[in-house]
Amino acid sequence: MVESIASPLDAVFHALGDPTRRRMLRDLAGGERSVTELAEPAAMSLAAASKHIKVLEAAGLIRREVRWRTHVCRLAPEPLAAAHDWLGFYERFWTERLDILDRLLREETKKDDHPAPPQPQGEKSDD
Amino acid sequence: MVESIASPLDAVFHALGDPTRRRMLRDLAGGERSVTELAEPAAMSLAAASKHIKVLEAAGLIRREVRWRTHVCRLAPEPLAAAHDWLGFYERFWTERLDILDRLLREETKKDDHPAPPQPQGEKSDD
DNA sequence: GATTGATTCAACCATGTGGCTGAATGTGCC
DNA sequence: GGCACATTCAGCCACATGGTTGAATCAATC
Repeated sequence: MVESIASPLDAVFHALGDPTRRRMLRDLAGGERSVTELAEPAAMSLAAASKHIKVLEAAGLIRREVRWRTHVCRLAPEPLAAAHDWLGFYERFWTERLDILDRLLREETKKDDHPAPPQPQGEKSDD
Repeated sequence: MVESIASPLDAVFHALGDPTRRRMLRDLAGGERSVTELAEPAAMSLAAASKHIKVLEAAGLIRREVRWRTHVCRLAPEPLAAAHDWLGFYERFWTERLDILDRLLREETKKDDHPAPPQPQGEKSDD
């Protein structure tokens, strides 16, 4: 009860830690899906899939709309943005490494006695 | 046995799902840390902290160098970059929403015929 | 060889997770 | 009312996780 001060990132990263749930998110990236449609490729009981969906829902990663008999789920990307931001804090660490590599390459190039090509450097990795 | 084809993202996201481990990564962003140093703010036994560190290590998020008696850990950002990239796939979904919001605000503005007040919108909780 | 110090190992325990099956729920249609 | 359908609920089980404590390891120093 006092534990409920847990960060929302706990739930988000935990939800993302399961391949079935990540696959469901990918599916939802293609548009709305019913529970049955999400469960179908998962080779597991509907009840098990339903649990996964509830985990995603609890993490705020999907929203559910009950249309007649079927529950239609759609992506709720905000928590993904939060997780993305959290990871972004560390971006400098991997770009730093690339910078070091880049510098090494430049020195190689300089040794070869011709100018280094212009390097765009703020480029987000982007896919 | 056949299950060992699990994605490395499983381990990475699972490792990130625990606040203690995320705090450790933050600490490591400040430079190398010994196991004791990483354990110290955690209010738990050294053995428990050691387990967390092994989880991070198994996910490839930290590297360990044994210097005399102390094990010195440092950040290994590559898996974070992979996770960041994975999340980046969904970036269009949250930017899309912002675009829609932006369009709505513009239309509001046009209707009101005076500029919309600046909206503070992204209060990050941080973690 | 014994000591110190940092860390891990080995039980052990409580709780959480992920799967199953079978029953229950809710909601239109016949 | 009863049926069909989509989904969840309630148990149950195996195993993973996260914590504990106490013993073990390993390397330099006294």
